[in-house]
Amino acid sequence: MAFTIGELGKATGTKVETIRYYERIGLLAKPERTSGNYRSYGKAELGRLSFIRRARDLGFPLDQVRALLSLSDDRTHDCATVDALARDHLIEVSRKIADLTALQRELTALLDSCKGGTVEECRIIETLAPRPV
Amino acid sequence: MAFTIGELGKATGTKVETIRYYERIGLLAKPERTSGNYRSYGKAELGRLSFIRRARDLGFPLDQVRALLSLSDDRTHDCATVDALARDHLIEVSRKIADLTALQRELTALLDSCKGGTVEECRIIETLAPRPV
DNA sequence: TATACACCCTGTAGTAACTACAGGGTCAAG
DNA sequence: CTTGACCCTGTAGTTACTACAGGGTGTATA
Repeated sequence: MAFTIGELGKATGTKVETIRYYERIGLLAKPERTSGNYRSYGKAELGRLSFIRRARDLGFPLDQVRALLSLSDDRTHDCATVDALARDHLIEVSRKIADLTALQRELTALLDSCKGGTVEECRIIETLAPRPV
Repeated sequence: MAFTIGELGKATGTKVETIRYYERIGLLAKPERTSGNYRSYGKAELGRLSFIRRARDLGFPLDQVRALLSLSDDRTHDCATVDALARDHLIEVSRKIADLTALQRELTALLDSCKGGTVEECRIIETLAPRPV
């Protein structure tokens, strides 16, 4: 029923330091302490931390996670705000994919141009330096 | 022939603070100074900074940029090291694209499941929280 | 009972790659 | 001679952790 910080970490795939960090920045409430001053967690904290980790895995930055958490606390709130957050995030992710794909193409072209030899003849270096002085 | 830091920044699309930062970490050499203690740059520095920016645009981290720079200085060096750096970076980029694409799929599914209404019925929040306590 | 060992505590500093001040100095134009 | 744009140094902030240092706690074993 009660976990130590290490057990909570194992259960959620979170490092102990990360949990303490989340507490420090107010993402997790300060938990109860044992007589020996150990943090003691229950099921509620397990749920909350799972939520945070899942949102992080989906790439939401911490401030958006914070927003999602406070939205999820108000069960009667309109769902549209949540939807908008997720939608913005999706746009962001799609933009990153497009950027990286362009990069991938450029790097592939760069590598294709390399026929070995010395740096002097190297097209990669040449491409990077517009005017090899 | 001689640029101020601001002119160099404009010419390479780099912020003044970033140039000073590159100097601080030793990526750019300490430049000459004018009588009024202003940094003074020439064509060589312009080339070097352009190289750095181009490599950064291609997503190379600074330590790899540093490696590329020192490789490009030794014109007789074997090109294979450069090739390997670029190849590793391409693998890295491809991995990121795969990760983000998986994420995109998950987010799209999440958004598709949202039919509006209140947070209580919201599938997005539900999906994030495995057990809504 | 002693002691080894895994785990916990706080607090601080480090990571990448900048960015943003604060509090000043320099230079060209009007 | 003053205004304004630019430059200087040095420090601290950003994101999301991660890694100590220097200690305390709890349990299993000799």
